[in-house]
Amino acid sequence: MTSAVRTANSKPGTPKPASSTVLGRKAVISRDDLIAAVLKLVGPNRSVSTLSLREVAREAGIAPNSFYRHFRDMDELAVAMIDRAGRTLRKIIGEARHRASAERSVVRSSVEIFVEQLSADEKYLHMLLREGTVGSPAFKQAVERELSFFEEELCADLIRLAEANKAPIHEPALVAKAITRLIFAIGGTAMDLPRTQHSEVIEQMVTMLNMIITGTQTIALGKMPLR
Amino acid sequence: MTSAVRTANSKPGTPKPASSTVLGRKAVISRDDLIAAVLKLVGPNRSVSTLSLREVAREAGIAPNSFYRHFRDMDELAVAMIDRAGRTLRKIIGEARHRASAERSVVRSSVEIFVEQLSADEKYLHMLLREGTVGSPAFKQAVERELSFFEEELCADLIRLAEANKAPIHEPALVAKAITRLIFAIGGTAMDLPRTQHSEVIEQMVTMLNMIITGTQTIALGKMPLR
DNA sequence: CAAATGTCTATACAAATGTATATTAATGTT
DNA sequence: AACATTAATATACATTTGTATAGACATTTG
Repeated sequence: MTSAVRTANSKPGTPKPASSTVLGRKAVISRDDLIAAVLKLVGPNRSVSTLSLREVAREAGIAPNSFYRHFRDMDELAVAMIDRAGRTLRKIIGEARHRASAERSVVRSSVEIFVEQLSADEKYLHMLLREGTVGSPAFKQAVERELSFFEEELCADLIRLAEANKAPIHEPALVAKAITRLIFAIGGTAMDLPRTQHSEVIEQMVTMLNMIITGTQTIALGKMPLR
Repeated sequence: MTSAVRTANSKPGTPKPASSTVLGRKAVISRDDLIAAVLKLVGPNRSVSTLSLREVAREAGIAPNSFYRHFRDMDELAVAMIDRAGRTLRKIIGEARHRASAERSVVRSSVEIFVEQLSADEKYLHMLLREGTVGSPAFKQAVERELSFFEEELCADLIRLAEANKAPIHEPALVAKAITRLIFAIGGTAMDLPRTQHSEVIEQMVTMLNMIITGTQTIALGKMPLR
């Protein structure tokens, strides 16, 4: 976790390293176009790890070799996509969490937004949810990094909520990790389900999260039922 | 979940469909040898979805075409492996759960055995934990099937424990699902960690599971602390 | 305008892949 | 012993892959 973080930049807010377009031909295609091509190709039965460089170039409408102008190889592209996917999703969920408040609980509205994104046009979630445990070390690291961002934000939220509700929780960091991993795992399999079953998935997720939260609160109160 | 279950046999206890060796040459290589070859090739940076038929044949020491005597394609091999992986792991965990009892809690000893298996020689867990969300529909279905087996066994255990302890639990099936998915998700990422961190992973898992169990018990008692 | 420079394409090639066809080898049956 | 049947191999072929090399085009700078 300490040694090899060389591929992607650590800060989550740097879209381009440096477009050194000071001279030469105007770029007719951009990194974004290649990312878009991958998003078009990735689907329920197609993972990024099985995409070939040529395939992506074909979809993007460029010559295979032009690919190298933008990425060193498919792996670098994949990492860039994870970066973007994480940013995008965190923004969406963040907004949802913000506009939650009063009526619907934060848990429920967050879960709803999340599940909604499962069938969104942008298939960012696809990569983040499914391919996190396959691929190059750099790729897995990128996914892990994004997941930890989610965890951190969630952890902060949990602490804030605990103070607001005067309902302390036990080991908030662990709670955040459990919630994140659980939701992402179930989301990864739920993507294959028809949309008609999404409401059922939401109910399941909400119930699970309520169990975890209830549990951590109960433990924090020192009142564990039995054993 | 209902329509297409054609690739693998539903019953989890049929190793071979029918070795119709009534005539001809004695098979010098078996399905098991090919499976062993895959297990040798699969590793932290190599997923079964990236293995080629020729590669497996090479590792097994046979001509590429001989592969077809045993499997229609790599996908069928992968499904067969998931089958076996599930059976193997369920047996291991089942025994561990059985011999748990008294001293160490069922939760703790099961988790310990599970994490122990992460670094076992047999790399069955590799496939079951990581590649479940990538691959062909048949493959994903096979993984999903094994996971549901785990869930069912765990669910039965939970109900039994609840009755024994007079500590009822809320929605045991959902609890089983949450636990299974959570453990598998975290296990999938923990496989990359050095073994020195495994004890830490165990502690995290146990704490998480205690939260879930405490939560479902608290809810079952109708005493949710606040909301 | 011309030179320089970066973007893109064209062509090419070796390597690897899945599979078709044909052949050889070993086993069981008669 | 002769045959039938099956397992495994050998050879081959069309595709696809990643990438090397070289040239064409456009655009900025001098």
